Amino acid sequence: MVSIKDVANQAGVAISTVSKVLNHYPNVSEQTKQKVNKAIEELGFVPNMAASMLSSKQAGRIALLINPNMQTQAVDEINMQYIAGALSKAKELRMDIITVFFSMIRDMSVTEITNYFRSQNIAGLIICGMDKKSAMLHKLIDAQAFKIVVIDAPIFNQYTSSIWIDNEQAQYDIALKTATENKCKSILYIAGKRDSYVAGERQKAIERLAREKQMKLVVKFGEFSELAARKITFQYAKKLDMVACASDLMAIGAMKALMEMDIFRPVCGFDGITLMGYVGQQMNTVKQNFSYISAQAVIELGKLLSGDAGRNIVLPYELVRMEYEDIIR
Amino acid sequence: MVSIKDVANQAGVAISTVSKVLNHYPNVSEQTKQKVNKAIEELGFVPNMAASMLSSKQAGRIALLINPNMQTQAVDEINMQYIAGALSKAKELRMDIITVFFSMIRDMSVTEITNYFRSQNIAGLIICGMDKKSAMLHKLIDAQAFKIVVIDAPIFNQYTSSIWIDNEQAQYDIALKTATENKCKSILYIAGKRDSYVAGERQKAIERLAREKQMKLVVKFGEFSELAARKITFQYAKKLDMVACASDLMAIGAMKALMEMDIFRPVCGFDGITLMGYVGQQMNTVKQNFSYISAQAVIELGKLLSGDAGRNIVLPYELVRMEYEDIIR
DNA sequence: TTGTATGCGTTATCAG
DNA sequence: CTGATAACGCATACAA
Repeated sequence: MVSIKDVANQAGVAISTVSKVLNHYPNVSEQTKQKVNKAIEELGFVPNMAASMLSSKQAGRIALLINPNMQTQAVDEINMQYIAGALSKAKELRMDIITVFFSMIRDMSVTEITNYFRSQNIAGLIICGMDKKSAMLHKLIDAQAFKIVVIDAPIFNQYTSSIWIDNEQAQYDIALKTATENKCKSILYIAGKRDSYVAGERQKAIERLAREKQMKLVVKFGEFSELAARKITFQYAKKLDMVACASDLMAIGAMKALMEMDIFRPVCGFDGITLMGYVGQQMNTVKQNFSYISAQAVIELGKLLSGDAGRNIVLPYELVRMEYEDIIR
Repeated sequence: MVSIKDVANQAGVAISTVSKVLNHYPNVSEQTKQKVNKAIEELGFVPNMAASMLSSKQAGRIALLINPNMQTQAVDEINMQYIAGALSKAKELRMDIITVFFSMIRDMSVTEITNYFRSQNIAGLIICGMDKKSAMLHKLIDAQAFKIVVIDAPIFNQYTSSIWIDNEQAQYDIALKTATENKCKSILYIAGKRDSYVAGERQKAIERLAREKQMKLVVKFGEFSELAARKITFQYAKKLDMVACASDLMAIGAMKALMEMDIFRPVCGFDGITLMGYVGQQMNTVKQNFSYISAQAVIELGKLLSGDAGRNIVLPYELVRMEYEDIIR
């Protein structure tokens, strides 16, 4: 393995000088910088991650926490986008990142988790898919032992930033759009899980809409489950004008149920997953750019790690209509 | 950070003794082992990954290479299963693993890749979704600089193992089953990409089947694309008894086309993805257990790293019929 | 069986 | 602006 020492020899300078060039220290003459970079090039030198971590205490790695079973198998798409966005942005910013699934840390205590991450030289976390119930994660955030970016939960403090879209406004917009297009007077709303932050925001929106537009509203909890949405639809949809759902998967369940009942009701979902195109009917939905979101999370975590204070970040969304022709290719 | 030194103090032994306990050296008395473990417990000590890597040169990390765009977005499911299986098995075996997407290393040379992995202390690779065309990966394997497990490609040498299912037999079985159930005399086969190893195996199978059973066979290349399969179906399906596809996604494209044409032809796919349940018709397919496969890959890589020679491993598959009721929940 | 000493490749602190 | 040199936490050959 070619080390910083070899580079120093080749360039005819001291080891510490090479290190300074590598880490973009200010006090290095342009000339030596050139020499060193030339040597690095010639030798194909790449700094050893383990050594720099051991030595510096400074730069640490980051961990991406993914919760695959949050909804169901069919939304792997969302998690893949989270992973893809975060990994490539991290590579671009030369940050070292590892992927961790919730299931791997589920039965660990906060202390165990903390020790585990410390032993892995992890300084920052990105949490995707956190719900109100996860006591361990809340404690972890409160402990402020790591810099953390939380996606889809409104939690921030000195060490923690929050990133999400305006779920309330988005749900309002898409439901209003769907209602207006179809002249609906009443809504069946299939809400998400009670312990989900985003589900709460979305539900608030539909209640505001019903109030403002004086529409009749029936709210049922679908738990983000396609099957539950299906059952709810069979039971309640007939007497109402439209079905608004807190997730695409539930929208799909609702639409399939409606097709079996052989009645038409406009349906809208939330998230913009590809699967939406497969049910045979167009549906309105809120499209989130998940890989962009996680990329932004990496950037934000970088800022936290370099000393910025935590904050709340709201990203844009898009209202779309998804159909089979859009997703096939 | 609590270090091995603290543990040594607490237990009243030397640093090296602690290290020996940690690494399960033989020559340690049961008594000191107890003392050390007690101290470790009390202090909540977890060994520092970076330090042990720097020091040992022995155990390295492993990288999981994922190719997300191999087919289309809709099969993120497969990659998620690969990731989930590998990560959790790695955690279980206390192996350190990172996830890498092809897109992040696409335009690097073999030397660059090698240096990059070396700098990250990576000793072994698991490659998911390799095709015949990827010159860089083939060179990487030939170079034998890393221990490698390749999924879905029949490549093995002293340092490289191959893992896949018997694609030839599986394709034969599922097509025969579908043909028998529906008394078909002729087949439209929509093959995969020409540069895919698995596609080649699957195509061989269908040719053998047609020969042995004296069935008429028309082979067209669908490139693993849903859209291509759709077009092929529109053009050729009418005159043939059934449509066999080299992937589920193409099977879905074919089935949707048949539904639009308003004719019935039995369709079979390959892989067993959840999406199969969404097209409204039952279809036969070959179900692969992707997370199991990647978990086995991790185990195999562990063996390679501890000196075993590379080999070819064939895992089992299952013939299933997928419908909406099976996947919803 | 246990302890001592050295080195792994960097970074960071100080002298020069 | 540049060069020695001491950490960083651990593994390991060697001495006891």
